[in-house]
Amino acid sequence: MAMRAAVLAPRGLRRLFSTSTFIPPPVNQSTPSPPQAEPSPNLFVSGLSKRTTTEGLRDAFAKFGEVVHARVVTDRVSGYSKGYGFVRYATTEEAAAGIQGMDGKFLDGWVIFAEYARPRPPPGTPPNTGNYPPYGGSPPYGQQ
DNA sequence: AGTGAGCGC
Repeated sequence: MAMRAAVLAPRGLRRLFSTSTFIPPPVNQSTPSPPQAEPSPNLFVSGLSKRTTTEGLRDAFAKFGEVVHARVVTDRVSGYSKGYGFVRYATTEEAAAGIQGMDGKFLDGWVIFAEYARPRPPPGTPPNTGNYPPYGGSPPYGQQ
């Protein structure tokens, strides 16, 4: 009777197919590291040509909304463009229109990328120079 | 020098 072993074998494999405690792939309960920043009137534009200046950047984005501020980041010492810049619209919806209208488009022969700019640490929290408040800087840990 | 990813003073 060799069939005996064939019948008993599948019984041991049952635990592999048991429906107990199946962990479904978590979609995304929390957003620990969003690839893009949340909507804001501020835009980060990359992929700019070295020839593109603040004026050209503002002029290109002004077609989709009221640009209150535009700047092409240039190196302090060399003075040349770093190839990216920032555009600030009056409202967030205008910024969205600016992204839809300029992202992936050409500017001075280069494909540019427009997205929401990341929030920047405001001036008021200078690097720890050794001076503690009220002279500026951060107090050591454990101190209130 | 502008080689080309990125986040500004």
